[in-house]
Amino acid sequence: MVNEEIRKGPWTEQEDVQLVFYVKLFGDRRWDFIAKVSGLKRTGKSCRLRWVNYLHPGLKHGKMTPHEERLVIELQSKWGNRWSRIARKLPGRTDNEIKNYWRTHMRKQAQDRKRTLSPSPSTSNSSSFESNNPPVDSMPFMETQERSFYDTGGLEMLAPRGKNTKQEDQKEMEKGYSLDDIWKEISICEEGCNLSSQTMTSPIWNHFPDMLSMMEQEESTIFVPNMTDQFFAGYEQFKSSTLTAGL
DNA sequence: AACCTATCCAACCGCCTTGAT
DNA sequence: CATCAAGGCGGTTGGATAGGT
Repeated sequence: MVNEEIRKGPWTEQEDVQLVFYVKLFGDRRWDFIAKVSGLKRTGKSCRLRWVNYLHPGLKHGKMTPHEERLVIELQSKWGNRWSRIARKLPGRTDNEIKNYWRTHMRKQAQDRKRTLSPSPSTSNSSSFESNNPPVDSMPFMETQERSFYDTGGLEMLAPRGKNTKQEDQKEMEKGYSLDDIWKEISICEEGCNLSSQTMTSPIWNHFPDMLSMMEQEESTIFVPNMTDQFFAGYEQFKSSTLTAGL
């Protein structure tokens, strides 16, 4: 393999936009492929991580609600550090986020509690929660499927799943130019590119049935849709318009 | 105002699992 | 069945920032 310089470190806004575009185009499964065709000098792994932890449209950003905090505590005591599993029970939260939260908040609290209470080795650190709260599995908003919420429907995603986190996007507006804006840009691009707005659940192959076989043949001679230029034109246009509008 | 410490969180690393060949 | 590549996951790190002295 030709090991061209692989970019590391923080993602730029343009990289984000690029990644979102290509994930929307190809689904969120073939990360190595996306890394290649997008022209991002990132590994597939890195792309996936960025998508899953930051760019996914269903993500909540911001403080955990008390309810979520309680869940994290309860589930952690129940399952241990199975962060991805715990994350599936908190729609809009990622394993990374929960993991970070646990580390900073809960361990400290646990330590404090240990210090203040006399240590009693037979009691678990979560007994109070378990006695005061209903079992996690009976929580009303629980996801029942074990599929992670941030699956967006790559080629393998056959049935559309209900998105229940859309309402969270409003919060993003407070943060200036952010994920939500990126998603708007995608929509703009789609209009310009005649892509359906449901590309995420109905992959690009519906619109370009020949593309898949084309790609199978030409994975080495990477197919890069020239709509990227158009996309970035729309992106720049949108960005300047939102900035002048005082967003 | 300057420095120090604590906290937050994005990103990377390495191991394990899974699926394709 | 064995091998390999890619994806998934948990642990860890390091930079940015907020808060305290």
